Amino acid sequence: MMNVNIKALLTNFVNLTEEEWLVLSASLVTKQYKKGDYLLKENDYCNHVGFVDKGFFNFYYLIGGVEHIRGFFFPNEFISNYPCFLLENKSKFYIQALEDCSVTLIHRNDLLMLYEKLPKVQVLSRKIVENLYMEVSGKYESFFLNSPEERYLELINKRPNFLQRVPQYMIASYLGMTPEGLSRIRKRNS
Amino acid sequence: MMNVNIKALLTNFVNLTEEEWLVLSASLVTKQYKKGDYLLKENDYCNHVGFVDKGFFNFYYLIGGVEHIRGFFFPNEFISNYPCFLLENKSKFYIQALEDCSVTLIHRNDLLMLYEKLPKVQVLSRKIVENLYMEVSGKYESFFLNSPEERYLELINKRPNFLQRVPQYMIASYLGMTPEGLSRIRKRNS
DNA sequence: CACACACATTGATCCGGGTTAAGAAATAAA
DNA sequence: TTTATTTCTTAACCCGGATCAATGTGTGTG
Repeated sequence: MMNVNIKALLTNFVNLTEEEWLVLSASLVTKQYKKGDYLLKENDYCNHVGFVDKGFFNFYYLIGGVEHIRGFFFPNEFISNYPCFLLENKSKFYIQALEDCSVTLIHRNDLLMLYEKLPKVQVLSRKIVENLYMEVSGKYESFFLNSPEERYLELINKRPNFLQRVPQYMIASYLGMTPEGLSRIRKRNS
Repeated sequence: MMNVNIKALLTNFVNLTEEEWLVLSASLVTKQYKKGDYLLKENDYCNHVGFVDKGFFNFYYLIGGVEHIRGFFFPNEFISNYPCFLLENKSKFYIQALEDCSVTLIHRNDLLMLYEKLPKVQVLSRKIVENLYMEVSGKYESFFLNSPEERYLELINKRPNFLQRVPQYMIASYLGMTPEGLSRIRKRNS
């Protein structure tokens, strides 16, 4: 089941006793999304954080009718609009399922409750954010230090089977260029 | 004194009792840096995190003899190479004092010790990282969503007295463009 | 099968910022 | 103040990717 997945995932961060896991998992809910469904829309409040069990999502800003894709959420990855979750702001981006998906979520209220009940969840949360921070720092750096071409090559190197499942124009958008631009890069490196 | 500053700062995140503060502050050390000094160099290990008391720093990557400035650390801001601190990796960038500076630091070992001794430090740490995450997320977004021109205007709007203290070419580097490019933008908007 | 629609490629042109190089302005040093 | 050094501006040229537009390729639907 999904809970096995999640449990293993969280155990990478902290060791949970069986009782602790029972308390924690009582707050988890599993939700299904069909391809094209939205986990979050612009102006929604983001009251959950979670992990992707199956399928994958992207998130994008809609500006002047154009989708600016800023990232993807893959299986076993954290999923949320975390800044909005923390600040209780309206989301400025969309999170959309690119395939049929399953995610395991926890509501803010339950998380805050767990912070009180289980000190280890504090540690867990800290370590998860630390990882998020390292990830986004890395992406930020690479955006300055590498050319679009290098970023493209880095991407297909890092996730070989990733390209096959995502249309070209999304990757282009993710890399901050036009589909035409990406097409030319591909031509050069073939 | 500096400790008053820091205490106030930390109290924004968690309420510390007097005893807790005494335990925590016993691990804090204050260090002075003259203009031009390095708080961290490439290939150094980063064993401390801290806050800036006075003055300010920048951090930059040195690539092919060129400094790529990626950010600044201002008074009352967190300062570290946090990914390297966490992973115990060698730093890939420099942190340099742009004025005479004073910082309050804590060593990794002391922080880990405090995690055990004072559960509130777990909370504190989590909240600090959450803020770091939100900040870098914002910078990352703005890099895609705004033109260089917009980013420049946003910057001088956000930190009016900031420009005066930093040479143009550093701001250009920070914005990911050449000094010449920034000069043209300035001309356009004058 | 034929058709429609979404996606990818290619070509022509445009444009912003990079690059190079020179000169002006400001700041520091003598 | 004069000189030297750093910083900033300006101009000429170049180049990569954006834009616009047309064509090609594919996939699924009636």
